[in-house]
Amino acid sequence: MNNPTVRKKRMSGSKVLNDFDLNHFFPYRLRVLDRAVSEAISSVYTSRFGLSVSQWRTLAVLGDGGVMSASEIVQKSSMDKVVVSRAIKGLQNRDFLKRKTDINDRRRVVLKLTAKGKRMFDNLVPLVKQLEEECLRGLTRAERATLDSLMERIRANTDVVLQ
Amino acid sequence: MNNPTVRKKRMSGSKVLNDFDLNHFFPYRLRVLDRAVSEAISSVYTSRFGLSVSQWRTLAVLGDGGVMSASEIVQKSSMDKVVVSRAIKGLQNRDFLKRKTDINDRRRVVLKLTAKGKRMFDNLVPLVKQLEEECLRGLTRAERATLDSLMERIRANTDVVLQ
DNA sequence: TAAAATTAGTTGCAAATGAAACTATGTCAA
DNA sequence: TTGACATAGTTTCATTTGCAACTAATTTTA
Repeated sequence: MNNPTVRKKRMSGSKVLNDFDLNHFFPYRLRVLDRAVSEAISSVYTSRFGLSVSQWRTLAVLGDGGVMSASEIVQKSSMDKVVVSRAIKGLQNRDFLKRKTDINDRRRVVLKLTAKGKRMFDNLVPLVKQLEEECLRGLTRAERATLDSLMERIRANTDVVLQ
Repeated sequence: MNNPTVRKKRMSGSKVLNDFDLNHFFPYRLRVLDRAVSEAISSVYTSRFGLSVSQWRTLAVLGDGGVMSASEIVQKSSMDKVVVSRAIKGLQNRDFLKRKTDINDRRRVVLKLTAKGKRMFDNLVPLVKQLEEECLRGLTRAERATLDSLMERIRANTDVVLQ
């Protein structure tokens, strides 16, 4: 990836130049990959079914008959609560889910996919998994496991960076 | 990562459920990691130097003594030309770069860091590389190379997915 | 060479985002 | 109890984003 030490280039004279190449900078490469994969996958539910990324994710978390509140979706999806709130509103407008105020805690709103929402989910899952597979095509099972583990180790490191 | 075949869960009765877990869905994991790393790195130039991500990248591409047009920056950074145009405007407002219309092709505007811009670049590069290193901490040289290669293979696959 | 097509870069606009403030409800401590 | 704090979720607002349309300059074509 990149040499830990800060490399410098010494010029013919005395000036020292920082040797920085954006294309070998991990955070940049990661974002480029994320954009590419995200674009490849989201095309299905965006153009063919008119769902936003956050709506798809909300649908995915509610999955099969899952009954949960908005804040549980926030927790499971790592999305912002505003984003989740609006995704729910959008899904409700299209009758993909129904809301019911929790009787025991009237601040909570419990969510559940409707039959229509479940059908959308059932249609979408195989398509989305197919595209995921196309992104990972050519990677062996072992390579996928390695990637998974490397990514998780880096993610854990970021917890430390951010105190 | 995820089994290529679409797995289904057979329930006690006869219903078949899609077995979908967002947390083991590669595009989702990738976005979570990107957010985490991006947050960890951008904190330096955002909060300490008031640069946006696109401004930092523009600075990084221009680097030491680089002289190029906006469209070359677009090409080297994979950013949208609108984003680059606005990043340039912001950097120019703070006297980090100067623009000069190309005499041979007066549509082109040639860009170059000022002394002040170069100082910012020189300050930033070691800090940013340090944070990159913290994200990758614990990964051996070989593991970094593996990660790099796996990421590039996936990125190349997305070209195919998008035709 | 005049019209058409291309290229560089900017601006307008509409959608997505998320921090902060807000409403409503619930819990805890004195 | 009741006043202070906590939690669930929504709304407001300011910022970021990027497509599309634009201006300006250049190149190609007929």
